[in-house]
Amino acid sequence: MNLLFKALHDPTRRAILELLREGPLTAGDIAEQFHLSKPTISHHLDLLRQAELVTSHKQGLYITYSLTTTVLDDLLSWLLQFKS
Amino acid sequence: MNLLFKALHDPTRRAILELLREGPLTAGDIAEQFHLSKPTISHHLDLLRQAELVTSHKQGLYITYSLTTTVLDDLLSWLLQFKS
DNA sequence: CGACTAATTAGATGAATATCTAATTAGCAA
DNA sequence: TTGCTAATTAGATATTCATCTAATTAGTCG
Repeated sequence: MNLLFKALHDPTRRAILELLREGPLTAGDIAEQFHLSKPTISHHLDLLRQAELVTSHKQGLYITYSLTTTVLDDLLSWLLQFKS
Repeated sequence: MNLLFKALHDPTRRAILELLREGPLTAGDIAEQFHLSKPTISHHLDLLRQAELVTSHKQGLYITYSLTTTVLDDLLSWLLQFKS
């Protein structure tokens, strides 16, 4: 849960998740959408991966990132505990 | 949304929210539950208030903190956008 | 092999953050 | 008013974090 909240704390990382909602993208494609260097985006992707919010798949030169929403269920039930 | 995610990032603040789920508590009562100084807890309560996750009510010497769950609805709908 | 590309890792830096002690504010009551 | 208590504010510090440039890894193709 800690890694999850940590990952969601950063606005750039949340924006990456929203981007990936449309479908998988390569690291480069993601980096293009932001005014940040590729290493910075790489670092954000690493934290998202640690939180299990994305998975990565290497194919040749490219690494494709996809959304994983299963962890969000944990957050969802944590939240719902307050709404009752 | 940024203040909300920021507030939820810290484990102590999440623990405070879970405590308040049982009902309102004074700042001192909250501080007693943690191995942290009162000023530190005061600071955490301040951030929770900024995020509108709690409200405070002064009565004499004591300040009572209560949970506010309305902001969590925003988070809930942000989350649900990923589960569909 | 050698050149080129996608992406990450390494290392550095400035800003944000959690924490503490000391000082201050505010309320109550003798 | 004076003393006591609850809580916050002020100021300092160590750590975490987002970001950058430079260097490295790994894959493709002539």
